[in-house]
Amino acid sequence: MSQAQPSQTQQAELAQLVSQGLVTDPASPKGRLLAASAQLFKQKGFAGTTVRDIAAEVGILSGSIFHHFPNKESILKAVMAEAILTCLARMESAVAKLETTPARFRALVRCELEAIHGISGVGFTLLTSEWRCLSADSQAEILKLRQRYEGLHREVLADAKAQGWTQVEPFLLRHFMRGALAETSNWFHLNGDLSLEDLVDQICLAAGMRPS
Amino acid sequence: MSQAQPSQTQQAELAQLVSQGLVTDPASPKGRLLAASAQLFKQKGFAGTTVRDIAAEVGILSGSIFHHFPNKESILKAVMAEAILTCLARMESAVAKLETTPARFRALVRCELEAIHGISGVGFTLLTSEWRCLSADSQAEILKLRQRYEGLHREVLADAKAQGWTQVEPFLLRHFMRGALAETSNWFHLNGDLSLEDLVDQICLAAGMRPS
Amino acid sequence: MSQAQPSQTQQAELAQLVSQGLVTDPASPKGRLLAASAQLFKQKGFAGTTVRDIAAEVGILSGSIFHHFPNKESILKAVMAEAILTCLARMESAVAKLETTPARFRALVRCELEAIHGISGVGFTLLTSEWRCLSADSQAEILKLRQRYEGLHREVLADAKAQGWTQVEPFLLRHFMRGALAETSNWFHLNGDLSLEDLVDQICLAAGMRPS
Amino acid sequence: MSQAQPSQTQQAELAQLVSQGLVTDPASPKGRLLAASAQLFKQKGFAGTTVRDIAAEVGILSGSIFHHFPNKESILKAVMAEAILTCLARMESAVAKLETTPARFRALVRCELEAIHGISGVGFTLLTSEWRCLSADSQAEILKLRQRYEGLHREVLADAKAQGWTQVEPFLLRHFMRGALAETSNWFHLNGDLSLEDLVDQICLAAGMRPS
DNA sequence: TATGAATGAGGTTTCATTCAT
DNA sequence: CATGAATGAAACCTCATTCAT
Repeated sequence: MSQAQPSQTQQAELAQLVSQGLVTDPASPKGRLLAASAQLFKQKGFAGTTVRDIAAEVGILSGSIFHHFPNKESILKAVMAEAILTCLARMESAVAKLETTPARFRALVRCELEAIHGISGVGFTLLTSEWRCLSADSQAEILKLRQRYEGLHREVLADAKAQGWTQVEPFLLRHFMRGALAETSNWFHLNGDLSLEDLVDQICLAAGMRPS
Repeated sequence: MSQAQPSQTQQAELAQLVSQGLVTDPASPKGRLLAASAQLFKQKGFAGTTVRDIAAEVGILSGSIFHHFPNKESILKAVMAEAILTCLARMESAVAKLETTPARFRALVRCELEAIHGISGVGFTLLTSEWRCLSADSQAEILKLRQRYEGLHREVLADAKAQGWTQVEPFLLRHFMRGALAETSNWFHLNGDLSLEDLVDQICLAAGMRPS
Repeated sequence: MSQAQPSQTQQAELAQLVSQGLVTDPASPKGRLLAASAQLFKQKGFAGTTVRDIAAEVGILSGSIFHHFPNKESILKAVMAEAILTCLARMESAVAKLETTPARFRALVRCELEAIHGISGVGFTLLTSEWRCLSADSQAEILKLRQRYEGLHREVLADAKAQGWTQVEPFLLRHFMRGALAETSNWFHLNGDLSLEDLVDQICLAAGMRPS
Repeated sequence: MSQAQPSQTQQAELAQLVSQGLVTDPASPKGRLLAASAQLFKQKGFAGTTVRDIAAEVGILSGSIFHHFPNKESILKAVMAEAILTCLARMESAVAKLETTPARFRALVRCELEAIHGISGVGFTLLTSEWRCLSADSQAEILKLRQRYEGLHREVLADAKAQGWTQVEPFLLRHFMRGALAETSNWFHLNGDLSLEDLVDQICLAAGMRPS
């Protein structure tokens, strides 16, 4: 279960998010609880994970969890929210630094893959796999964050279409990409034969979006 | 929840599978149980569906379920197995009838989308979404069926690469496609603005595999 | 599970009981059901044996059992009643043939051990081990049979005391003997190193009741 | 259901076992659970006792039982283990204090009868009556304890034979005694006409082991 | 803040029994 | 007589949650 180490840049970004109160300090009790929960939810599913499992993982007793979260579902919501916020911050800063559409596309793909594969938090995959475990209210809350995130993708894909990089409608292409990227969590492994960098290249290639 | 009506051809194919004992007659008690279970598992997840829910849906009492299946998990396994077998039969017959690689590719995409969107059974999406709810033994059993199914895809994609339709490695391309197709269950709706036929076209377009 | 074969005499006695309607013909469907039930009740206990177990053993389906018996408990009652009646008949005929008290005592011990160890029916042990599984009404019914049976023992033991074979009160001695004999079902095996005849001798020896 | 009060000596011995961690403090929640379970198992049998029965007896809800024991069977196992350990401790201390074989024999009989009749715990009878309700693994565990216990008996009986108190083989005599003693639970009652002390005398008399 | 015993609703599963065929 | 699908009550057990300490 070796997680790729976040780079210095990423740590700095994370520290900033923490200081803004958007993300919980991963060293705090609450932060360790979130990390452990995300890990377990990914392995066994939300419904398949008990609060006792989580408590055991973090070294406390199950009752103590409810000092940090009002109920189990709120843990999932927090994991999801932080996963989006972390990823979003990185995507926005990446897009801001780049100019060409293919480069931006590539950066977005990279950020999303990094999020999916657990660089700075493993919670991103849960957004799709455990979506239905959220109550309607929580879904609405998270959806707002997701929309900011999806908006960024759409903008870049719209540019791509306008500039002739693809013929597929942005909203369709985004759906295809989302599915293809999410699925990587089922077969791609960091530290495997294929590097993350290579994977990003192949995805850009398959999408017809290759930097000249 | 209006399901698209299976065409006459599809009904004939299904009847054949039933007569071969590969698939349960959907009119039989067991068949209705499977259909109801698949529906509920898709809506609320395997863990989120109780056997009482299933029994209520099919109009029997919860205890009666266990005349047909030894336990809840075996229902999921049966749903998955039948979903694969049904789809596989249709894919094999489609590929056998067609000659060119793009036409075959298109046929496979169409079959898989039909399976995902519940034409002749709703169970196909569960293969990914509820995979981890299967015990290790059941996973191994289903995996054997899945491999026959994935093999067919790989063959066609290998032809596509050899014939210059794509530059992406077949196994990668298949992963991307699987993800993109599976994700359609979250946003595409039969009877919506976009027809299934159009969706197939757009996917072929995005994959660079367009029949001349 | 080789059962000792009943001797010719025993078979004749059994046939007589059958013809009197006191015992079910072991070759009849009902008789095979009783034999199978007794076997299973002994192995797994009454509560631990399901009617499906019994049906499977006898090669029918569970529902069919209720053509022969109104409910599960009535099977146990029948097994017990027949076990007592069979044993009682043999004891009475043995006592009638013998004159001296030690010989009679020995015959009773022998009959009881034969009953316990499944010569002509395995049901005898159930009388103690599964007694509490009987409803109050059934217990009362069986108790009447048991009393005839216990009466025979007490008579002989009373003679033994009167004739100076033992100093222990008949009712106490009978309790001790019953326990010791019942316990043999947990350790003594026909066809083992110790023969049944030897076992009878040792018990008479331990009870101080040795024929000169 | 009036239980004989344990004497001061017995209470001291029990306290020692508790402090050694071999036996659960009968005043603790777990201890009360064990006592109630033993009582009910004896009355209605293991299979005939529900966890709700036990919970009701001790004044908690059924779910709460599973904080103390992982499942119902483990309660039975614990009851049995503690019954053996308690009895064993008393037997060992009694044998250590006495010198002659008949005196030792008498002490063992007394200890076993006290255990059977619920002085300091009612669980002893369950060892035989509910033995088969234990899983194979649990049986093996308990068997180890039982062997220490039976070993003590065999030693004393071997001395008895060597010293001419009896002609019966120790292993046979022990089987007879075990059965006779166990059976007392079906007919002998503390506070009845016959005192426990008298019962012990009669048993020694019947076994030919009477102190001069 | 942490503990751990207790809650209580609800889960899956078992099983004796019924009854139309 | 036998079948086998269905019943329905009740079994064991799980688990998120509470709360006195």
